[in-house]
Amino acid sequence: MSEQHITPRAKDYAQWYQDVISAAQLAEPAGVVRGCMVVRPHGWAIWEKIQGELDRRFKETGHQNAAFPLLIPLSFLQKEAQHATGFAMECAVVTHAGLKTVDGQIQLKNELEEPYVVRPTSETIIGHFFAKWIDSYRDLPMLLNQWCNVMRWELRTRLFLRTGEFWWQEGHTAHASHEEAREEVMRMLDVYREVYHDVLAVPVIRGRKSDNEKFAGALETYCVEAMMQDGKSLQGATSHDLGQNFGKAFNVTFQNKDGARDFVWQTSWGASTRMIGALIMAHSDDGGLVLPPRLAPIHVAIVPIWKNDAEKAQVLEASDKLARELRSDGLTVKLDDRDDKRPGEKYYDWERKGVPLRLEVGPRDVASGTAMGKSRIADAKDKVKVPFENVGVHVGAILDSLQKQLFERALAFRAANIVKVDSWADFQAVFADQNSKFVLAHWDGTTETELAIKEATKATIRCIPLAAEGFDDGAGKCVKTGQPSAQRVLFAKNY
RNA sequence: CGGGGUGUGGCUCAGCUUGGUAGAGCGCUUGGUUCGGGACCAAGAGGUCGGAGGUUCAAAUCCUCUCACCCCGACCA
Repeated sequence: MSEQHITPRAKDYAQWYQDVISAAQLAEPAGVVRGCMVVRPHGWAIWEKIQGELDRRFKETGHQNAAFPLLIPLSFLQKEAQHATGFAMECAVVTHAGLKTVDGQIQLKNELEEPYVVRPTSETIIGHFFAKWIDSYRDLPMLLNQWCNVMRWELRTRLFLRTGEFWWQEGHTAHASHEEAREEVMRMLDVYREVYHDVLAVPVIRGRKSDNEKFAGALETYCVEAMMQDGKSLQGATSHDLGQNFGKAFNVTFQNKDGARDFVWQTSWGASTRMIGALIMAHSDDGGLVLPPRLAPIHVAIVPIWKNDAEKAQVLEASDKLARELRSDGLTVKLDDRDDKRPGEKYYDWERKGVPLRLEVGPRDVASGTAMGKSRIADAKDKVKVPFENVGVHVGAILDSLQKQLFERALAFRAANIVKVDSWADFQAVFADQNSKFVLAHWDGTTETELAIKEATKATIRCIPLAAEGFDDGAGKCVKTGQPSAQRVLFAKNY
């Protein structure tokens, strides 16, 4: 429980991000394993909450969980050309089995005939099994999901945002028609959007990736993009229309009603522990982590206040009763009865861990039958009285309100930092120095222009927003080349 | 992987230029006083200075290599 200084956002945003993670004890660099992280209990508890919310929705939409091998035969990677080149540089490879001791030194023993790749994603090995399991249109759709860890040998890592190993889910489905597969792609994109909006309280923009940004091996990639507090964008989840690319590569065929054979149409979709990074950078402040109630491992921290043994007995009894009542309402409550810390330090302690609501219970409160409540994002001077009577109802209302406030605050921030830009000079001005906003601008649709814009400003096309996002205001001219453009696309610097 | 920076008790760092028996603050342990926004006093524990090799009578300090982390870039969820 060391005292932890958090660098203010305005001073050094990147340092602030790391300080928040450290102060809340979410994770730390493994140190002994390049680029990998250790997710500490408080961080993993948040991930478990996210998993629960996603998993329930996956099952509601007809998917089943399964598990596939961590190791993938090297030859599998080679079967889909784009996929292979896309992941080649990031693969960790297992080349040996067994160890031997020579002169007291441990050495590798048996070289494998065919090396294995530690999965960077599982399209290939799942494709192999789809081929085995799918024969008829009656076997379709096949709707699977896997919760697992994957490894990508990244050159530059940042906790949660990009690490060598990370935890995620990858959905893999096979369908009888392209139309059906496309429906699946959009359905799962909307599941991600719902979880971001209703659970993480982070507004996202749904869209399609440009050819340059799409997944290696996909026909099209869709994504949700979220704005962080520095105006940069973070890709929150992806949903891929794989077409028949993997079906052809792994010979996944089925016989249709007319007796003809065809390749299946596949999708894959994923979201990772990176969501925790999005959560941090969307809501947290200079006081540390801010968690939306629906993801908080601890909803309420009760801090009892006493001066002597008689008061201690009294306030602990009242606090304990409160805790029990709140727990019976399904809330997770921490009664902080540590006697080696004074109340003030406990306040900071729970605040930097992101606990949504603190209840203070002292002799005065016991006498009045109310606790002093402070929501995580309220000013210290804006504490509210929370009656002991029906405390669950009052606390529930405060938490619901906080959940809503966080979403609205994030939405308002995004609205204030999203701009339509029509001149190249204005475009460059927005992205000058380290600055970023969400810029809706016209683009001529070529990779060449996209790369030229990136070269000049470091901003990239985050997505081509779906019409449903309401940003489309008709055709125009490319902000860089003046060539015709059908619709505005979303530019930003990104994580 | 290219450029820059940093590695010294759990944490933040001083000491290195000019080699000579490892320091501070915080945290931790014990006891006491405290307790409504980061308490105080006293007594303790804890480090072969990231690792390996070299120079030297002697290395945290000088040299070489290596590993890790951070920042910028390229790559990427």
